[in-house]
Amino acid sequence: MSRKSRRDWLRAGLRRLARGGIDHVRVEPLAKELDVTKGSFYWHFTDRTALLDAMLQEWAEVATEAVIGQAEEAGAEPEARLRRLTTIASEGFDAQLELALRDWGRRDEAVSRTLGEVDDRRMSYLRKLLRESGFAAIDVEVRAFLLYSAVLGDALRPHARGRLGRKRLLDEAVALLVAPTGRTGKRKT
Amino acid sequence: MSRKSRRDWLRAGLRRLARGGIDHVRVEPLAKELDVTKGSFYWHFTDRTALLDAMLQEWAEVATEAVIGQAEEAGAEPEARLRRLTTIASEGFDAQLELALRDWGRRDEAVSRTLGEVDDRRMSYLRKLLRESGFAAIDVEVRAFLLYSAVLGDALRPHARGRLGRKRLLDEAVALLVAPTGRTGKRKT
DNA sequence: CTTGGTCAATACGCTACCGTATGGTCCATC
DNA sequence: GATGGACCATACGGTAGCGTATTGACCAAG
Repeated sequence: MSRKSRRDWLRAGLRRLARGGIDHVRVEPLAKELDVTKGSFYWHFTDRTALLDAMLQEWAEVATEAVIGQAEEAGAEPEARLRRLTTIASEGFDAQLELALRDWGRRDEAVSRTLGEVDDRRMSYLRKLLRESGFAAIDVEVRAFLLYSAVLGDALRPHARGRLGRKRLLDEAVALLVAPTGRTGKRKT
Repeated sequence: MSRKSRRDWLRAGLRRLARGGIDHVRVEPLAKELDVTKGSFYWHFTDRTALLDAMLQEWAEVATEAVIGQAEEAGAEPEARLRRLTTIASEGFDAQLELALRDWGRRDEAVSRTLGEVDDRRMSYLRKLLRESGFAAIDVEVRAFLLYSAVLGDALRPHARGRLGRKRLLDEAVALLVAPTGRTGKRKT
């Protein structure tokens, strides 16, 4: 077929990472998928490892800003931005890729580190929004953690069934965490 | 070395799954680890697939009761049982194994199904405890989801740094979800 | 002490990849 | 229209793992 750029290989690699995990990112199958031979690959990359490194870096650069940037579009109100998170979670970012990255990170310390950095930046942003919403110090920590966990937890349970739909459940969860005052949910006691 | 039982292979397989993911559960490396040859393996199992199936089933049987059973030990009070979850999360169950299972499930529909079943049983238990604590219907759903997500989210962020420690953060999160009334955390409006 | 059952070692062929080496094609430039 | 660089195909040797077939060690029962 046509010629492939370094970027083509990269995106194909990330696709495969999301689908099958890092162990399924192999050069020959990748080549077949792109309708070229590995001759092309080894011109663009020295190594399979080089591809993996590039993939990680590529993701790290995109991942942080993607989430934060989309939240900013929701308006200036921190509450609105926080609520926007549920939409982002279901569309704006590739949950499968996130999970695959995290699984990869369990085996590769370097991956784990950059993953931690991305998490930190995202969490910092969440904390900022929560502070602006008027939560006290400890609550900011806890709610940021819970918000982030909710988004990841949602992705981790594809077979979830319940009376609430997935989207709805996530919406309610965020609502609870962002504005608990006024809807405690207790009926007795 | 000495003879290996079917169970030995199984446990070694699960260990390897937790460490390196399902793609690292291979019979020859496994044999080396157990100080035997694959001759042994192919006596106990017909196939690599047979081992994987057995591993999944083994986990499914143990996993549900393990978590619930430990919660029961905390006493009859649903609140106490709920709070006990944080301890369970950090000790009582193998978080790495859980994550590896979930990653495996992203690629294998059968795995995904049993994973979903286990999740359902655990969530049902959480919902039951939350109902007993007096939460209304929707809140039960949402809080159960958030509790479960918190435990998983904790495992997903090994590099988490914050002023609160990991254990402490999880404690606070559970506290927030189990008894939000009386500690809303808002300081202004 | 022989026999049968249980479990393991060894050897074999096969497939899927990796990485290298070498040559080929296309295209711009002179 | 020759040349050089960018890009790709092909062929090769090497490793890791799968599954099978065969043989062997050990032990209990007869």
